[in-house]
Amino acid sequence: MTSTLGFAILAVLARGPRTGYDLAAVMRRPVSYFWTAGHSQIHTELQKLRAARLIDYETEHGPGPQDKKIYRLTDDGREALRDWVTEPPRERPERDELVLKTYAAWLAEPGLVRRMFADQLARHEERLAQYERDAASFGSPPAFGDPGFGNYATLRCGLSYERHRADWCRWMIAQLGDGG
Amino acid sequence: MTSTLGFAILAVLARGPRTGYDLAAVMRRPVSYFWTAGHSQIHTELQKLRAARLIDYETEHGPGPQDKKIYRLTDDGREALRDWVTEPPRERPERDELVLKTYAAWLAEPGLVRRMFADQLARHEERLAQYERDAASFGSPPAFGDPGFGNYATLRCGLSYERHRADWCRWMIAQLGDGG
DNA sequence: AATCTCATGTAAGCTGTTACATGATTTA
DNA sequence: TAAATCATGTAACAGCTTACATGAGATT
Repeated sequence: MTSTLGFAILAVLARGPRTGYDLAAVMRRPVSYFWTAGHSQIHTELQKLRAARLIDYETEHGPGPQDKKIYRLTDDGREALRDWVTEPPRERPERDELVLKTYAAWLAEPGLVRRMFADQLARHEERLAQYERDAASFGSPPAFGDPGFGNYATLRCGLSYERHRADWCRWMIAQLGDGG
Repeated sequence: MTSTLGFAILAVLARGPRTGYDLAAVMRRPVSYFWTAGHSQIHTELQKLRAARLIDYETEHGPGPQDKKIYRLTDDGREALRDWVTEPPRERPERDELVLKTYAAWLAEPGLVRRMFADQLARHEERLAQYERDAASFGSPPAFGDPGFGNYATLRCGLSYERHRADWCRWMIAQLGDGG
């Protein structure tokens, strides 16, 4: 059974062939704003995907000790990806350390809690600014059927998420007053 | 080093002593709306927390083959929890299968994608309704310093999150039109 | 000469899920 | 008497992170 990571890789390869190194570079920052993977994870998964005949590769020489492998989707891979896309996602429980800390925040000094939230807020505002720059680089929204639709729709989710997060941080900071 | 799960358990025990079974019942549905754990995870973690002297227990007899153990925070445990609360959360990458699917949705039939999102929307609306009932059960917002503040603040986050999610689902459905 | 980028992989460890295993007391 | 609840644990596996390991070619 192909893992979600496997489908994440297939989703990237569906847009064009890449080396493992290249995939790792792309997936270091979240693909679709909500999925990351490290290079070691990717190389082992590529071997599994190949064993399942969902991808294949061509070799080119250099640089480095091993040959360079350029991976691409097989027809089976494309079909598997298309089928997976519309299957309901298996819901794994949300885990959020900041919210958990908030649950126990009543034990701590308000000033320290406020500082932590101010810090988090800054991060969210930074990401939001980045996402807004990303959004500005889209002219008109891409149509469904265009790969760009995926980028656009996931960016929208990222924007909405960061706004929700930033709003909540601001609310928390307001609750904590200006003492401390 | 105590894991986040460990602190999640400490956060629950900070509100009163409990058995492992009892903890498992509480943590089956997300504590703070954003942290769950299964009973097998909890029992092994309780042993680690005890070895680190962050909790201790009293035994009572029955029911079952082993004695019942009632766990509670030690002073060290309370201190460790208080310190942890205001440390910046280590950011683990967001992973969201639905958003990843969206990234590859351009390959699939719009009608099937729309059905999936309608399904997800229904789940979010259900949770939202539940959270709103939870919110109604609070009279006036608890003050910081009261354990109830943790419940209230995390519920606020849950509400905001579900609204963001539901909004995005609705936007996606609108993008997909009403064709089949 | 040193460092950075490209390029591949393996291994150890931690976290979390699912399944296995036992058994007394209470309720239907 | 059958099933649900209370109560404890272990084991196997899957997924992710971090560290280990190598080395050519290009740049500074």
